[in-house]
Amino acid sequence: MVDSSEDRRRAQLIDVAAAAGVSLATVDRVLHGRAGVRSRTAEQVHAAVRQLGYRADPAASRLARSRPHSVAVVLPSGSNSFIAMLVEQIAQLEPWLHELRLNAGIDRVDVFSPQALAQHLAGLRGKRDAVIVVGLDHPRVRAAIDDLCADGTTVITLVSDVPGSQRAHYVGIDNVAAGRTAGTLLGRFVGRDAARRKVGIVLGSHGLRDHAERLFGFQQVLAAEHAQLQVLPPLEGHDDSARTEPLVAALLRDEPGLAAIYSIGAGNRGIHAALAASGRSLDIVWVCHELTPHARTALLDGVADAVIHQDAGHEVRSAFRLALARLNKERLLPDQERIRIGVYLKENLP
Amino acid sequence: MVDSSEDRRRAQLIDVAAAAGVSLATVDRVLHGRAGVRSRTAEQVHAAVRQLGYRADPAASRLARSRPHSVAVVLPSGSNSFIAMLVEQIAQLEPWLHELRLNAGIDRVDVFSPQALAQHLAGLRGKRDAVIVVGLDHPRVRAAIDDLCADGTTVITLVSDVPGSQRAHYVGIDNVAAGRTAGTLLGRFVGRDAARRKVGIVLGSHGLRDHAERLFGFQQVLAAEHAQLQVLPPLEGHDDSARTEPLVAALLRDEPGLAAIYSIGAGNRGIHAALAASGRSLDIVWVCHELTPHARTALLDGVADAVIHQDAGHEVRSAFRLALARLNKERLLPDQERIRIGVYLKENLP
DNA sequence: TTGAAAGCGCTAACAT
DNA sequence: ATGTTAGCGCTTTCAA
Repeated sequence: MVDSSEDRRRAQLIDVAAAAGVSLATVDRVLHGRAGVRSRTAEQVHAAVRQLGYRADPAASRLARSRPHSVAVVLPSGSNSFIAMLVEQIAQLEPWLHELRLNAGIDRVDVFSPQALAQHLAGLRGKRDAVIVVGLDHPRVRAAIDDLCADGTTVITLVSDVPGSQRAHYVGIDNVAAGRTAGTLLGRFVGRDAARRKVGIVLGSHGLRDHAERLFGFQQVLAAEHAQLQVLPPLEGHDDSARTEPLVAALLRDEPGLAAIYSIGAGNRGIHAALAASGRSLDIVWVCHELTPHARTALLDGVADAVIHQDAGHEVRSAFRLALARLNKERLLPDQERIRIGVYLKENLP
Repeated sequence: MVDSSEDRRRAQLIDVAAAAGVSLATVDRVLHGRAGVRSRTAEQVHAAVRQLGYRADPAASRLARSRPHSVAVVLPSGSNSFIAMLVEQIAQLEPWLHELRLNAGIDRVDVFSPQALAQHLAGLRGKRDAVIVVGLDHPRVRAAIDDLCADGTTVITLVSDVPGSQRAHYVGIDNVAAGRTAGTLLGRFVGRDAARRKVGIVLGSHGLRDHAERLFGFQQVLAAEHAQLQVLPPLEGHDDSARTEPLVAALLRDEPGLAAIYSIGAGNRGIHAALAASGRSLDIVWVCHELTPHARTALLDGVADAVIHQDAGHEVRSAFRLALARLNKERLLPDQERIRIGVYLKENLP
């Protein structure tokens, strides 16, 4: 190595202090944005930090930190399998979070009430260092998030974004692209068979942003690349198997030439049941979302043909890492935080 | 909380020392397997560790460790795009590895010579704490790995395993399942079109274990579920575009009714060129492996229909985490280390 | 064979 | 407004 910077010792706090002509404590104050430092002094410190390329050693700062950071995870109440997977994953993270000096608590709030969610978020003001929340695209929720941010709380939306809000990050998939992926798979799996050309769609609600986006992407692809298929008007199953099953049963009854079903939200158990009852489960192409235990069974049985997935474990770990990076100015590996749109067939189940 | 264990302070080294009636240094010796401790004393320490459920705080031990662990990554030489992705990802990890007190060096060795690889591994004996190696399934290589393991070096195979060796972990995908996935996608994309039923296969070499496994899985699925398709004898392109292109050009010339191509290894640039030259690129279903820049272009152009992928970044991070966990007895999140078989279409490109 | 004690690079309480 | 200093929970040298 010719470049001597290769082995030059990384700058430490003490180097910054020396360069700025102040003590450790002052540097610490500046770095943590604590009050009681003349702005001119702060300037000098910042200059030294920049000049030396200083970054705190996470091992040292974690060891020295007395109180862990506290983060709230706000999840929809209800018994949705995917939410259950999130809860399960967070539980598994406990020892890891402890090592990172993070304290996580899970709150459950009614999803279908923007008001309840906004209220809950308002109650978190000043109580937590970071809030990870499954969003709901509604003005009240957006305002509540912005209040938290203004307060200095790091807010991260998970799985479902609140666009236009001040949240630091959105951790989740691009739902338009997910819908397009579903459309391509479904269209190609059905093929050019001229006899059967209708496609049914089931979603939770048009009001849910992620569902609407998936629908949009799906329709886009079908129109552009699979014009042989006719998309029927979407059915609203409210993410509930009991409500979804009769809808799909009726669909199967009324459309003897149905070629495929795309289910955008939850309630797949109901669809599975209706398909099984119809005796046509192996003839109809079915694409759904989220690799829940039920979806896995449906794939293995050949009833479902493909599952579009987002990795709940990856998402929660990523959300916590992003929170940590922001709270402690720690480094991130951007490649590690990219949430992928997973495609699962029977053959590549994890 | 009724359970008082919820907030009981985690055991620390000092607690273990007290429980075992020895000093910190002795506990440390036992935990790190250093010599100079009576076996009876060691027993007492182990008992105390078990009884208290002690685990070292990684932040503290990283901070205190004077010398970083040293790990060698042994990669095939040559200009394969996927290997280039591995190198690139390792380079990006540098600051992260530094924080974890890991020192990584990359060695390049000729892949097609088991002897060279075995020799290189032999030269690493006693020099590194861990070795991450893209394997080659050969007795000499296996023996070299076993020697390293016997020496106390942590060996991890990456991307291509050496089964039967003593390596601590294999980080990579299940290639039989990957081949099955390719088979299912290809078969369903081709559909039941009776006019075109032949499928061409290109692999690097029958001697490469991962290629052979993919081929096996692919043929399994085609035979079982797509009997309408006739699989032609595999062509050996030696993972080289220049050698692959004429083979595929000849295939296209000789088989006017070719329905699809499955390329198992590298050399996709050659296949792309041959397909483009034939003017049939949009009619022929093409499934390949590894989302390299070329494969991405091919997907976007509609020439490739699906890419089966393994995430190089995920794999190298995982390999380092596994090494670290073993060297420092650190905790793992098993879900995080599961390498998935990725499926990419034009629509869900990352 | 064992123990005492000095760090590692930060944070934060306590002084000034 | 700024500085001094005692830890944090380990590792590792040096002494006994």
